[in-house]
Amino acid sequence: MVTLAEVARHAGVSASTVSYVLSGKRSISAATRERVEQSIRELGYHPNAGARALASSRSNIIALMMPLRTDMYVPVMMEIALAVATTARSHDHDVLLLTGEEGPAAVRRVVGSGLADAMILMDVELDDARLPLLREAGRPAVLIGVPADATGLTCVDLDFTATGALCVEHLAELGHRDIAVIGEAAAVYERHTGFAERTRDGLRARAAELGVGLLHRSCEGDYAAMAGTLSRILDERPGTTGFIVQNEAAIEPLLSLLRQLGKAVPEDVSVVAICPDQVAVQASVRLTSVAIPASEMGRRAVELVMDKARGEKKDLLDLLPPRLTVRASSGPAPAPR
Amino acid sequence: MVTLAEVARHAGVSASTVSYVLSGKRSISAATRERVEQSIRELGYHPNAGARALASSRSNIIALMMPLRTDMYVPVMMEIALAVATTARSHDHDVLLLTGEEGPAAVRRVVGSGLADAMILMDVELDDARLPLLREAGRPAVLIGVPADATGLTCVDLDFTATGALCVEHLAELGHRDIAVIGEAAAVYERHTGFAERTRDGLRARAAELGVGLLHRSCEGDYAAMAGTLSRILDERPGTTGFIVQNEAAIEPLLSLLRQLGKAVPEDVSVVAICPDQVAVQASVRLTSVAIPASEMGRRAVELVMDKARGEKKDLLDLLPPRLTVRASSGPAPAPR
DNA sequence: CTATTCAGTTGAAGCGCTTCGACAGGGGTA
DNA sequence: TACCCCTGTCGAAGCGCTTCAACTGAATAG
Repeated sequence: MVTLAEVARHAGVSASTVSYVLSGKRSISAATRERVEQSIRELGYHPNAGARALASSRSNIIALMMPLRTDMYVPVMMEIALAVATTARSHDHDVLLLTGEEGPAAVRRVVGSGLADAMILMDVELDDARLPLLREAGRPAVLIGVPADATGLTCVDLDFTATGALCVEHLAELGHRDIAVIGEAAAVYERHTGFAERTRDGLRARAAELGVGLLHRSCEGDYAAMAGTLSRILDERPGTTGFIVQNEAAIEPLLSLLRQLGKAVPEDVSVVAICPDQVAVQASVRLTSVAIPASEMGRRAVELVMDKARGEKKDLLDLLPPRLTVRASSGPAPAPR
Repeated sequence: MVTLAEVARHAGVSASTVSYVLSGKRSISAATRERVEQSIRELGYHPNAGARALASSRSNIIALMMPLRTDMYVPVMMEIALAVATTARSHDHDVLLLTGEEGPAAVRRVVGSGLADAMILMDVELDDARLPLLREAGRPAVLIGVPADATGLTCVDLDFTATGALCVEHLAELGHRDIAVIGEAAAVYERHTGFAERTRDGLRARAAELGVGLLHRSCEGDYAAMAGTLSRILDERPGTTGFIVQNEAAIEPLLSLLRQLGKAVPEDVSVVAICPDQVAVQASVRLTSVAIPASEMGRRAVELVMDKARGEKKDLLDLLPPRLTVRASSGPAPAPR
């Protein structure tokens, strides 16, 4: 392996000069810089990551903690992870992939060993066990998702409360008076995942304000579960004409079942989904939807965490406003019989 | 930050003794070990990753190169990544997440800087630009997927050729004489992704051997594309009674379209999928399928790469044998009219 | 013409760990 | 009893980089 010392010798300068050329922390004459850069290229030099980390006590690595579970939002998680990785690279950082498996201990380990300079946590629960550790660690950190108590922490997320409200508004404006919500699997609510509860709150609050009926049901992602949930909803509220779906896996089953029941979309019932645009476009009916801006969230998380690493300390809540795109699955409510 | 020297002082031993307690590379008396471990716990010591990497020239990090594209197999990729991360942890390693974006340069960078001790590459193409670099780098590496020329490299993958053959066999045994294959999106074949081509080869070879008709069509994952592809298939081969699907996104659209055409599954047509078991079980018809053992692949990749890092040099091709699970979507071919 | 400044460069001191060679002392062997 | 070996421990030499203080010479100010 080529070392900095060899580059220095090759270029006829001292090691520190090479280091300053690399870091740009001191002014270097154009001639010297050129010579050093030439040597670096010729020798194929790459600075040794460990030595660099030891000397500077910065690793240029961001840790990304992903959920271990895969019971929801797999494409969203993936898109966020890829966005985090590419954005991190554009800041000359790499990404360390941690899973939820290790739990809070992972935070301690990564912080204690100086493996990563900063952390991004996904799948944050309302009362997340990792948060106390994170606060006391004093490392730059950003959460994707919003816990119950976000003081001292920076969070990025879609504004799910507003998202819920927006979905209800859209259907209400179209004249729908009875709306059913197909939510995430029950387990998601049981572990108090922030986004799921916030969406539900937003839905309920707006529905109450607008005086429309709202039935919220959790639902597993398989066809059979969707069939059961749907028939129970229609038993309880036969006049339901609007559906809001926040469960990617349930979308196709729902559309398929509605078709079988002879309910045309959007003539008889309207469907609004909360999902990535790609999913909405690829569904068997092009879905009116509120997009989950996964890439944007990943990108923002990295930008924010880099800002914090640079010392700009702003503990803020970065809630992305929801955008609803009208496609082919929503229309005016049918005239009441 | 607590350092090893502080632990040594606290325990009343030398720094090297602490180091040997940690690494187990020299014998240490039970009493001393106990005392040192006690000090480590009391002080909350974590070895500094950079210093360790510098001194030992091993980073205890495995780099995982993921595809940047998300036009296929997102859940599979995710599952592999999570399996890699958790298995790596059980070997006391961490995972660095790289995207395809940087391309071959990423290999050079990671190897050159000593950031990672080993690499795992996903989404390997038949003639992958990263492979020459990998070979000359001389780092332990494992590919998930099989390139055209695998000499000097270790690969893990499902045996897709056998998978194709197995699907055809199953349908042929049930009496189907005309089989259509719904493949991945055209782009996947255009960039010569190994698994897609191998599957096609396996399908064709076995079909020829068994004397059954086989029509292979690439297909995008959306409903409209699937509708077009299906109608073209049925135009060309109206007698088609067996479908093999290797495109997760196309599964539900296909089932939904068959339903609309009044073709009952499995009475009129049989469907065999190549997909993770979870997808097969959650579909609107429980699908007969060949599983893509994503977790197993991720796990194996890590085990193999760790073996290589330990010096056991075996350049092998670890092809997992396909397993076909019969579920509710395949049955005897209907009697010819 | 000397004093001051400043851009450009350097030497040296670590950063916290691993690992090698050395050594003390307690067994076993001859 | 003298020798060797083995176990357990230690001191010291780096690993390759960053960064600080210090120095040089040229440019500027007084």
